[in-house]
Amino acid sequence: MSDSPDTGPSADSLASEVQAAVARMYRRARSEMPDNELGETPLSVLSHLVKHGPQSLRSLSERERVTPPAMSQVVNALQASGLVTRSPDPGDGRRVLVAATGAGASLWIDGRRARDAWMNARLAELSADQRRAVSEAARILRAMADS
Amino acid sequence: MSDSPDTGPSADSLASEVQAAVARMYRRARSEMPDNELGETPLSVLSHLVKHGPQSLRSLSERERVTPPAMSQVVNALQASGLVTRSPDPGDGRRVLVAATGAGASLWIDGRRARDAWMNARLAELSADQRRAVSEAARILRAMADS
DNA sequence: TATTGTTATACTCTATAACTATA
DNA sequence: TATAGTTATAGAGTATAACAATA
Repeated sequence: MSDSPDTGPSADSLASEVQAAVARMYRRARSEMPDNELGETPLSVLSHLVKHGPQSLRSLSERERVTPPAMSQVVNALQASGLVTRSPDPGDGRRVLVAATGAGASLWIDGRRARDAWMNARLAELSADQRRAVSEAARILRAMADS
Repeated sequence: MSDSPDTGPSADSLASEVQAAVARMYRRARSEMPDNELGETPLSVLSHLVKHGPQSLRSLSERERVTPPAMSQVVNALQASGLVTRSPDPGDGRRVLVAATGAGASLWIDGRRARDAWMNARLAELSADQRRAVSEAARILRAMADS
């Protein structure tokens, strides 16, 4: 909304601007998402499982910063859709290992393409310098979020 | 991670990285938020009203990219908490003007400080160059989200 | 006892559909 | 007819509290 001066904000207002930008982009991305698409958290979980292999429910909940019951429900939904499986951990009877199925991996690949279509179009309109800034910021924000 | 060379990543992977960073940061910010704090959308609405004065419900719903019924409910909650008022638009009987109350403005100011505490601490750990990249990216992403 | 996970319950935010009131 | 807003209803995602099973 153009209340962002080019002169560079103070660190204090920077936090607000980052918060606002993240929240607005999160909702915009959601509104641009194809209808039959997964939500942000299920998709993030599926993505992690595809990339890093089976994980315990606990580690997933910590990684996504939601409570174990919330993650259990997310996994329930993914399981009901045939995208992941739950199996007992052979070495620890308390644990459950969640793993992506073939269908889950396929949906993740196809879904990501559809999901990214809108943002790719916008990123393509940026200058090389702007893309570099966004790329660097994405890495920084990701590290901050995961720290 | 860190498959983002300074030479510039492919536009395709950049979209995924931005999506992931935004989604993770959104949830992290939420998990760091004080308990008695407003959610992202109510806070964004309140912020907009404080900064830009009374708005119709329609314009708020378009701005936040939620449906009018969803915005109506958000305003209901804010109104029930005494943070905003609804008044009829003098010039158009169909319209409702939503305005922040004094309590709403105060809560926004105090709440933002609390909300930003975590992110300010993280931003303070960055180098000047990194902060610059984050600042520029915040403006770019904000413009993308609002476009 | 500590850890892992689930069930039960409730709250917030969101959507679509159907409706009222005003222009 | 078209626009602004509400009510009704449903679904996703989240939380806390209480519980069971395993270490």
